[in-house]
Amino acid sequence: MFSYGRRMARTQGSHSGITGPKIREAALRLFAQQGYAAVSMRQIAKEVGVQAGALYNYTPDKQSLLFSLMKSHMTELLAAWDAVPPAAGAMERMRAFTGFHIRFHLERPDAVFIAYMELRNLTDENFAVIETLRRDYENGVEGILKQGVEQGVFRIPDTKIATLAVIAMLNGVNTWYRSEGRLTLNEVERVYWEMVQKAVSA
Amino acid sequence: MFSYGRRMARTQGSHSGITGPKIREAALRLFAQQGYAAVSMRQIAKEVGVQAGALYNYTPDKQSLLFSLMKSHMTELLAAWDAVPPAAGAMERMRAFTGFHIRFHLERPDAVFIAYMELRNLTDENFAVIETLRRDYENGVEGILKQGVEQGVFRIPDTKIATLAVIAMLNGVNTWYRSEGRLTLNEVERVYWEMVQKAVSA
DNA sequence: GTCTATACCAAGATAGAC
DNA sequence: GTCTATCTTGGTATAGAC
Repeated sequence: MFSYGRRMARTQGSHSGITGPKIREAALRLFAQQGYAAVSMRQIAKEVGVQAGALYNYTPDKQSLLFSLMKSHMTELLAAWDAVPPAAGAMERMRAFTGFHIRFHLERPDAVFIAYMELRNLTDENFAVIETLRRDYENGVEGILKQGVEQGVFRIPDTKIATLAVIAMLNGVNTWYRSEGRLTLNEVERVYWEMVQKAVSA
Repeated sequence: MFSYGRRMARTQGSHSGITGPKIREAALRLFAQQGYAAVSMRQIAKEVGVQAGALYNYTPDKQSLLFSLMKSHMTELLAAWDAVPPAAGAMERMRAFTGFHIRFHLERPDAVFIAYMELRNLTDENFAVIETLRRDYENGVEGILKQGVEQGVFRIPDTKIATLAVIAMLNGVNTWYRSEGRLTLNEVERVYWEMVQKAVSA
């Protein structure tokens, strides 16, 4: 039996250079499907095609991986909303928000699911960071509602509650929408905007 | 050193006769706080004040415990809504539903949290049972909306979506309401009813 | 009905070779 | 950068004594 030396039967990993992103993708999907606590590092490694030990070249521990995924999601959300050109009136701004929120969240159901479901699995320190980002987003929405009340186009007894109510309602889309389903994305947007608009209007 | 015999230093358990309910209460609280997968049988036992092995006198396994808690919650929800005297008109029925849903859910935040968050930790068989119960509840709400559309008091492009949107909005109350907070339960009910009413009205 | 003890397995994380 | 091997801890569930 001869040998090609160390080049043969190479089991030392692919060194592909994209292991980092692949780990994040696999973790995102698995955490969303089964929950953070139910997913093992070995399972993530298997999905990526490496051994469990190799994961620790990319994350110091499992908690940091979860936190990083959640933080990325929240900062992307804020950046994307910031990038939407602001309309003048509150009504039009609210309409833009409704459409933006639905589309952004439907495009990344796994990240959204994790961002809401795994808050309790964050350390206190990490939780505080995510909470601040979430609050920033909510404050942006409340600003629109307040503007609308001042302009007299909205009638809202409590803008903070209305903010949370609208966001909760829109988040519900992710639980039932399927792209092959009965309604197109535009129709979904229209139906929800009608409800939101009526709910907040004067 | 003398001894009182086997009556002394009794470590053989309390035999209190209420261990069963205590296990369910502890499991409900812990599952809600930390998630089903993150809670161990040892932890539940510790809360109850027994050893882990003793739990298996009350449940065949951890999965059955989760399922039993979720099923109890859903059947209680359906029974409680059935017990509400039905009003004549759709508008009044919807108002009764809004108040009922908010109050029922605020009274059992842990059970509600579990019912929504732990669906993915049920076996396929158990999941199907819970889903059917949830569907029954939703169909009751959709019935009201359909009646309102027929009577001309509601204008709703899609009663199924509106049902899910209303429920999602109302469920949001559980994420922020605190009894010591700024608003009384009656005020919360009023604020949400105003939004729901406007959202579905013609 | 509960205890103690344990079988059995899988988890997160690390060490050192390559 | 990844592998293999392993340390340590803690999980579910069961057996048999009391």
